Amino acid sequence: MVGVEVVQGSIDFPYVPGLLSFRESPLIIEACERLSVTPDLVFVDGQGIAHPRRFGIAAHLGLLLDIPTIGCAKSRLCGTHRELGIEAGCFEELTDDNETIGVALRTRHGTMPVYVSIGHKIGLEEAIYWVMKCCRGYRLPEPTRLAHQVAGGNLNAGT
DNA sequence: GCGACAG
DNA sequence: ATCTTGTCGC
Repeated sequence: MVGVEVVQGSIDFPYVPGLLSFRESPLIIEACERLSVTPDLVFVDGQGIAHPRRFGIAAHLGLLLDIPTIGCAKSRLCGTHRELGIEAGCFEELTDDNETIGVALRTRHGTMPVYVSIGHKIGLEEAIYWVMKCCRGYRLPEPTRLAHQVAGGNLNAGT
């Protein structure tokens, strides 16, 4: 990895399904502003437009930062989809109110799918491509995995 | 009125 | 999200 920035701060907004951005965006934006290298693409642990009002945290952050973002959530917020194949790479459209809002994507054989939706300045096909490309045998994309570990203090900003 | 509900 | 060891599978 080329860089890591961790910020600390108090959270004032509660977790409310559909309003995750109000809770997590402030600190995330702070961390992004401290990055010495501007990301070409950001993987957000949450929904992009696969949101009741089509504006999940990934879409919100992408717009504010004016950077391409992908929403790659570990579970579904809204929408429905058919059952998907068990092999890595299989996916099904995530639909809500008769419109495609993303996909349920099996990133690894036999594991629960992730929910991919466009955030900002990227198409769904391309988003799926980059998520699969960055998973490297794991269920979640590497940027998300590393962020989780660093934030949890299980990895140093250099390893 | 009864579930569902990103992290 | 968080609590949390061992255990099942490649």
